[in-house]
Parts: sequence; C-alpha cells; structure tokens
Amino acid sequence: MDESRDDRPTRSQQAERNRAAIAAAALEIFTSKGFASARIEDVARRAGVAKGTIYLHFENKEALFEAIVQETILPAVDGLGASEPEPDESTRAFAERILTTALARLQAGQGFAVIRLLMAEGPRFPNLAAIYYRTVVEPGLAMLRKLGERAVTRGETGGDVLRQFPQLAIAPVLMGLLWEGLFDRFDALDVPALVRANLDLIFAPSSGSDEAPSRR
Amino acid sequence: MDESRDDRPTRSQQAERNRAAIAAAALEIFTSKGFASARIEDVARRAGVAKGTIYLHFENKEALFEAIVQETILPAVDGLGASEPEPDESTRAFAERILTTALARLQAGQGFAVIRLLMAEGPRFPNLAAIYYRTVVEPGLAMLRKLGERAVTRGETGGDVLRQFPQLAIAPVLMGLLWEGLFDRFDALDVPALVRANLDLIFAPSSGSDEAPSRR
DNA sequence: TATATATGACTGGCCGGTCAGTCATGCAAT
DNA sequence: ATTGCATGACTGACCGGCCAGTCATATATA
Repeated sequence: MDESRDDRPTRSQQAERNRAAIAAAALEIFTSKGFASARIEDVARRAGVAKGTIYLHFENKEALFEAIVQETILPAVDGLGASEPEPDESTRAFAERILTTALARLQAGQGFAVIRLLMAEGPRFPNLAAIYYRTVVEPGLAMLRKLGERAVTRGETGGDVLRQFPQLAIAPVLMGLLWEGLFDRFDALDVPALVRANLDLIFAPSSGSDEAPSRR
Repeated sequence: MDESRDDRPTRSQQAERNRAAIAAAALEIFTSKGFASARIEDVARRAGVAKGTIYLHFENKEALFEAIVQETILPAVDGLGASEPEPDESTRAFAERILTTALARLQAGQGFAVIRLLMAEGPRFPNLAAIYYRTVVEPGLAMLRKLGERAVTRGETGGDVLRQFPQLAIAPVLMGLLWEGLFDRFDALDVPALVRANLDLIFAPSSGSDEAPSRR
C-alpha cells in the first residue's frame, strides 16, 4: 500500500513535468514576444504553474532563456548530422533529402521564430551565438563540405561549390523562412520548390567539377 | 544687416537639426538594443537633447521607431531600381553590379542591423513589413524578373531561374549579412565572393534557357 | 514529522509619457 | 535704438503602470 495506485506521478516526476512545461511555454512566449517583452507571468500561466515555480527550476529570466534555447532548439536540429547517404544514392538526392527534412522541421516548429530570436537577441547574449555556431552551424557546414568531397569523388557535379561555399546550399532555406515569416501574406512562396531549384543550380549537369573561382 | 551674421541657425533650423539628431541616435540605440530594450532617455542623451524634446518631434516610441526605419532603409536602397543595363552589357555583369552595390551600401551603413531589426520586430509592427515589402522587396523582385526577361531575349542563360525564383539571387546577400552579423568572429566569410559564386551558378553556361521545374 | 514542492501577494526599480515652467528669438510698437 | 510682448522649442522632475524577483505560507508526499 506504500503507493497503492501508481497512476498518480511521484512528486519528483511531477516536478520534472513542470520543468518541461515551463520550458515549452517559455519557448512559445519568447519566440512570439522577444526576450524583453516576454512576461514571466505569461510563461507561468501557459505552463499551468504559479510564477514562483519557475524560479524553483530556473535561476532567472536570462537563465531560462538560454536554457530553452539549448534544450529545445538543438535537439530539433541534430540527428540530421548523423544520417548518411545510401551507397547508391546520388549526392544531389541525399542533399535534397537533408535540406527538405530540415526545412520541414523548421516550418513545423518555431523555425522562423527561433531564427528571428537568435538574430534579434544574439548580440545581447554572446553565448547564444557561440553555442549555436558550434552545435549547429559548424557541424552543418562540415557535413555539406563532406558531401562536396563525396560528389567530387563520385564524379558528380556541384562538389566544388559545396566545398567552397556550403552556405549557398543553406541560403535559400534562410530566405524561405524569412519570407514565410514576413511576406507570405503579400505573395506566397513555394519554399521547397525554391530549395530544389537552388539544388538544380548547384548540381547542374554542366558546371563540371571545376567551378572557376569566379572572375570579375 | 537684418540678421548680421547668419552663422547662427534660426530656431526652426535648429529644431530640424535636433529632429535629425534624434533620428540618428534612435537608429543606433534601436539597432543595438532592439525596440523593447531601447530607452528613450538614452536616445535623448545620445542626441544631446532632453527627453521631452523627443516627444515634440515624434508621437511616441513606436512612431519614432517606424519613422527611423522608413527614413533610413529606403534612401539606402532606392536609386538601384532606376539604373539600367548598358545596351552591350551582359545581364550577368549588370546583375553583379547591382547586387554588389546593394551589398556594399548595406555593409557600410547600418544595413545589417536594420535588416536584423526588421526581422526581429517585423511581426510586431505589421505596417513595417508591409512598407518594406512594397517599397523594397516588390520593386526589387520586379527588377530581377525583368532582368530575367532580358536574359531570355538576348539568348543568355539564367533567365528562367531569375523569372521564376528571383529570390535565389538575393538569398546569398541575406545569408552574407546574417553571417557577418553573427558568425564572422568564428569564421570570416567573403560575402562578395559568395554572391559572385551564386551568380556563376545562375548564369552557368549549360543550364540552358529551359530550366526544368525540378522533379522530385 | 520532516522535507520537497508549489503558491501568489507583495516590493522595488525601471521607464514611457506628461506638463508646468524656462528662455532664446522674432516682432512690433515706441 | 530700445523696450516689451508673443511664440514655441526645449527642459527635466514627476507620475503611474509594469514586471522581475522574493518570501511567508500552504500542501502533500515519504
């Protein structure tokens, strides 16, 4: 009879559940309002918790902010770096798979809002940009460069561009997120098509494996 | 002799000068702190003016914000739409000229900061996104589409991409500004080279004038 | 009972916006 | 010229609302 029915969570389980609810709520509030305008009390209400409870789990507003970025954003993006192309898969096809998946996740989740948040608050939270660079940007670019190597090795086109400017593969994703967040109501943009068109350019049949360093 | 030495400005001249100083100060404060965290009193101090003076020239904080965005962004970008390609200039060369100029201006001024500001605060100031779309985005895309037509007419490559996805020509500029603002300290990026590389892709010799709508 | 967890009223500082008052300038009337 | 009045740009102390963070109190598990 020590715990009779275990359908009721233990206290520490409940506490952990609260912490998660707070983090989820904070993500929404912060992304929609920005750091300064986000009110802790709104986070509490959305999490179904009293304001004081938040301070049991997080040092202060700033700590909460950095914690949710690390705990919520990063898991959403990783796992992509782990995947490998099938041996017989073209580099182009693999790249499209990766980018499309990433885009879908970003669109489904708080994609644009999070990027907005990073851009907006980045300079005021230097750790944030650094963490983001190390855990997302750098590995992402490394993967694209590796893809470039693979393309070159397999005699596919586009490898040199990928190696030299992997950012070019990402740029349309960024553009798409920005567009959807700001201008979609004026003129809808088919972002996946945009990304595919860009891949068409990178892996175009002719541009050969020796992309000239671009004269003039 | 009615005004003896005119080295002293009249009162209304001084007032106008103050308005300009306030706008300039506000641009710096807003871009560095964001809307919510920017303090009116700091704007006043930087402009060398008392707090109340700001409210003689601007309705309130929000109006000040919108005013400086309009007065700063627009002059920086317009004039570009007016320029025309030389009759014997390749479309590629003209596009490069335009994009490079725009990029240089953005890098020189508060370009990135203002774009960041737009992305960050845009959703909270719907007017702003609308104004920006109508005065910058739409004309810019229209120009790129016209360039696409020109390329097709002249039998150059790249025309179809430009007509269908003019955003692809801009994406690297956006990526470059983002990068410089956030990640340059970790890994410097040659943005003009990035833009040129992208133009190389768009105007690649082979991709012909019939870019397939991109299967899969 | 002792302890971990949760609550929400409360406090203190911050900051947007106000407004009564100052002062330099422009303008007449003398 | 000199004086006196009118104008309006400018000032900064002040007000009031807002909100991060605190803490005395309550609850319930172990």
